[in-house]
Amino acid sequence: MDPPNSVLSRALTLLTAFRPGDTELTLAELTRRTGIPKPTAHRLLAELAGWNIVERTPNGIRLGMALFELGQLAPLQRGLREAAAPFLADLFEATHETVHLAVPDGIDVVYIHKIAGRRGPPVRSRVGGRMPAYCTGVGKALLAFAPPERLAEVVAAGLTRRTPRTVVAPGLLDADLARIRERGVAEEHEESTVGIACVAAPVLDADGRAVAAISITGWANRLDTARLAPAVRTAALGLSRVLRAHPAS
Amino acid sequence: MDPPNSVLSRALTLLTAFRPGDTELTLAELTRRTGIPKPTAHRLLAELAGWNIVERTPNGIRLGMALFELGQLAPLQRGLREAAAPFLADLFEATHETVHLAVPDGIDVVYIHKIAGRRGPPVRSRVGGRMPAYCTGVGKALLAFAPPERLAEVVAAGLTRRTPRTVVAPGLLDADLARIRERGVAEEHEESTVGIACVAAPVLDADGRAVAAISITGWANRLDTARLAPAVRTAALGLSRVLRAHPAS
DNA sequence: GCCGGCGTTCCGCTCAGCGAAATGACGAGC
DNA sequence: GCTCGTCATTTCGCTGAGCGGAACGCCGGC
Repeated sequence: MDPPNSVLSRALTLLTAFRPGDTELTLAELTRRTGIPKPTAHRLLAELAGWNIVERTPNGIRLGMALFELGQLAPLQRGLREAAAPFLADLFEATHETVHLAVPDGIDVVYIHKIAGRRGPPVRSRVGGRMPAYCTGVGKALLAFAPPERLAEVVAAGLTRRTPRTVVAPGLLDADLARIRERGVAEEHEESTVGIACVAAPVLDADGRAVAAISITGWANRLDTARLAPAVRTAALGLSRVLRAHPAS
Repeated sequence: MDPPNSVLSRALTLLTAFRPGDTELTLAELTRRTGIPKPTAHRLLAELAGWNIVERTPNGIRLGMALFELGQLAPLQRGLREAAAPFLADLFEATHETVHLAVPDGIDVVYIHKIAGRRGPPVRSRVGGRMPAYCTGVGKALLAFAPPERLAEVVAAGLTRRTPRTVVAPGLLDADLARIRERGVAEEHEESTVGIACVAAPVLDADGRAVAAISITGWANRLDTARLAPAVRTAALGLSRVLRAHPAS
């Protein structure tokens, strides 16, 4: 995280030093994590604070509002999310379960929208957060309709066992994906987290590639995946159609 | 947008040159907007692209996924949004109208969550977007429970007429805010956009300051604000209580 | 009182960053 | 066909923005 010592990469190293759990970090902690000398970090942060990219608090530094606002302008996420919002809302209303929208990125999926009610289990997913593709409903839905290189990358990166039910054999994953291609729906039963299951469907662009996926998540022992599959698939097809009409940005 | 010619401020100038409508910009367009010489912009963007802060597309540059992910780590927004999600979901389920969560920033409000169904009017608000405080439901709810300096700033910045019903007289705004303080609920009837109304309630921290506001938005001629007011207020009170228990970050 | 860690400031060296100018690639107009 | 205009990209020698070791003042714990 240090080779290129340009101003920019240092500033970005500072920003990415913030991890999901951190609310605020001290200057000293930041210099420790990044290896950037204290005066340098201090100067860079002062400039970032001037833009509200970070904010100075009585006892530390935290990521600022301007960063949040900028991030929301990312066009892919924005266009998709706005188009998807009504479909996700419908799905939530119909099922009262936690609903997700995710996009692929490398071997992971990144969540870009989530509607979580009070009824469902505490899901660890987070808007802007990542999960491996091979062991999540949205991930498998995306993999099944992605160019084959993507799957190769995922397998090459290794399938690590996260729960007793995680699929770690590439052959089994292949079979699962083939089945998903047939049905148009992916299921996941405690493959990423014990006690949680989900049903997901891919959102396809005009060329048949998966650009996103929608899922419903709930308690593994209560979620009736067979009953919910058509709902998720319908929502995904509806969103696909809207995106085809107003080409996604 | 040019005075300090540091690397950092130039990079940020480039990023902030993207406006909500832009999906992607060409290098030439960026140099035009920012006044940054082409080779310089080219170099900076190349480095930003290496971090996925921006992405290179066949014919331009767009804001990238890493920026989105980083923005989601901003702790204030994150903590609030996660705590608020179930309350907003409840509200949406109960009313089927568009639901917002917003925080104050200077004389504006910034939306940090939105659940929009299919029934409501097309609302121009956007997660990460801004609206003036004085003419929106959430804005008035926040102003009513903000330190008085905030109101002074807002008035000093000027109340511009956005629709025939916008309140532009500081005296009337004062009266409105006093009434909001009494009721604990703010209403807005076509003050920011013709045809749209909303009901909002503030989320207060332990010290009685408004840290956020929740609103329900719908068609001005159909939204029964009297009926919805208790619902919004209840949700806001519930969220306030949760935040007091798990102090907001 | 002493010590360790914190944030902040100073200041002279130096190399990262700069940008005018040149290059190549593409498409529209004639 | 050639000629522009506009685009992105590369080069390269100059220089001042950025650097960071060192020193500072402050605080809380032992």
